[in-house]
Amino acid sequence: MTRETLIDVLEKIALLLELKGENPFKIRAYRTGAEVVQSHPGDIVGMARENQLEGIKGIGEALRDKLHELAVTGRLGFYEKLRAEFPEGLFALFEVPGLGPKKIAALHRELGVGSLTDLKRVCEDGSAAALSGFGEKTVTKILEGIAFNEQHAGNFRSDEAAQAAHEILEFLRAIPETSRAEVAGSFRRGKETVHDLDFLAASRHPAALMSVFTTAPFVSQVIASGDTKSSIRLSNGLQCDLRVVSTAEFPYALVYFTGSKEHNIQLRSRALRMGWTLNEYHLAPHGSEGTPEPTGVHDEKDVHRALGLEYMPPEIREGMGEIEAAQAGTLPSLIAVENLRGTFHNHTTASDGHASLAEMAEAARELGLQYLGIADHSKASFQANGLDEDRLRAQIAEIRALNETYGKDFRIFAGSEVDILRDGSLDFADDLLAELDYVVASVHNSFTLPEAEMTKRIIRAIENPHVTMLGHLTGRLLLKRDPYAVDIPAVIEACAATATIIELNANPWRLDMDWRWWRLAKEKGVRCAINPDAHSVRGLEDLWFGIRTARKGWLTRDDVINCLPLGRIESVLGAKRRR
DNA sequence: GCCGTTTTCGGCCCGACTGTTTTCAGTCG
Repeated sequence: MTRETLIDVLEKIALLLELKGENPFKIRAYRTGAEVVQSHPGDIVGMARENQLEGIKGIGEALRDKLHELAVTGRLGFYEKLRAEFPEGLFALFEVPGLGPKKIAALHRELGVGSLTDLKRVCEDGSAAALSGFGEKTVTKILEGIAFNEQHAGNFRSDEAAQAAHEILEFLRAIPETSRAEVAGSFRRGKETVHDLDFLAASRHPAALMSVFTTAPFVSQVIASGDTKSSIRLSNGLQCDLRVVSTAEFPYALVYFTGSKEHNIQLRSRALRMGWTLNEYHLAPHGSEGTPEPTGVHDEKDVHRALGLEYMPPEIREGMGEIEAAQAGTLPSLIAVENLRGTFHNHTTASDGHASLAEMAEAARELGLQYLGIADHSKASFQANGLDEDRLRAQIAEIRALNETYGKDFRIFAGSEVDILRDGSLDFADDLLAELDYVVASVHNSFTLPEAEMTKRIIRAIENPHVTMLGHLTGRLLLKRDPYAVDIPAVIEACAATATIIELNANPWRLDMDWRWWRLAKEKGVRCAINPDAHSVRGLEDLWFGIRTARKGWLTRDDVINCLPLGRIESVLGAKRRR
């Protein structure tokens, strides 16, 4: 039993209760319960098993009993009974944008829709449009939603893949026949989404290694199985490939399977110009007049060096100028997680977070950070329990008081994630913003504005001298919601002109601003703040995804303000106001 | 189903947007 299973069951119960038209507050209780399980810092599965969940806010008697039953027996009678009332395929319909419980229930009740295939059929044959509450536009929207999902089918966010990647890597390394093992592919390059996981191992007994891999407990399906290459599927659908090579081949294979394709093509043509041919096994003389094979190649650094290049970290291997820079010796020294001294944009129970101010601060200290920025939602974000002026002022006072209890080695900064309203004005007046240590401005509504209007709206917010940084620039939710239309270069330009910092939102659903834009931002002199947008103690760990994304954007510690220590960060936060 | 300095019942998240309606229902944040 895993934490993920507990969360999944609670969320599915919520969906099923919605289909039944249950009391919305009961449904919300299950959702809240799922969030609490998700964000609880302790061993929640063990606690459920031992029936020690009493006292956790949001988990009452009913959920406590259900989680206990689930953790002990691996099953839940209540859930199984509920599930038997609807076809399994209905769950997939909730993933279609624009479809909610009421419409799904109507489709099921009136037309017997029980799967995506059924849904598509009734949309195309006109029967859906004839239902009460449905029309041509609804059907069009549903079909567009299905197409969106199909386009992203088989893709996973990096956080969905991360746990499997680490577990399987540990598993491979623990096999006695394994001499080396790494995860390669787009996951290693730190891409925001991945299609599969590529593992590479070195072994003198590849067949033995393969047989252990294909019969491992995490395998739900074996797709292909050979002596040096196998593919399996995990229960969540993620495909994992394992290649086994010799120890001598390992560095070349790791370069090859890490990619990207564009990077490899450039690397191979460079090798050709130097008299070699490069593939996943070796760097060999090309033709009869080729250069002799290099010796002493034990890892990727050696391969790069043999090609006359500085070492290129996996994140920048996208064929976007890294080879030229590696040749010229001008590669940036990429930021590392150890460089972080603090972080901004985090939530507490004052708005929609799950941990108190003091708990978040304690967690930040345990991570070794010197400061933590709190930026709860503003009042326009009703759904997130946004703070009004009075509550924000009370929170500022609470933060100032809490700071009195810390030594010189830790501090909480009082901020706000203030909503950028439809017209580009802010949800709080300037005099209140002036009381804060910093301000994150974010868009949370009216996503469908035309690009020009959205760009104007955001730039107007940026021009406010109290707006320290711009939150999640495009509002995207990876594989779920497209970014809204906005002219990113124009926003970067405006940030440069006004000394506004751009957030790299490290939440793995967002990773926004996208890594592809950071080199432009850096060139314009715009600085970055890596923010986890944490809604719980555990959420602070998302900083790891932000670091990977920053590295993909070629950022160094000098480009990211939260690498500055306490004592130097304050002047950066106040710089724009002083201009 | 959860919660409690309005405390064991009766509240609990409000508003924008869209599309289907002609005054509202559903979805989303």
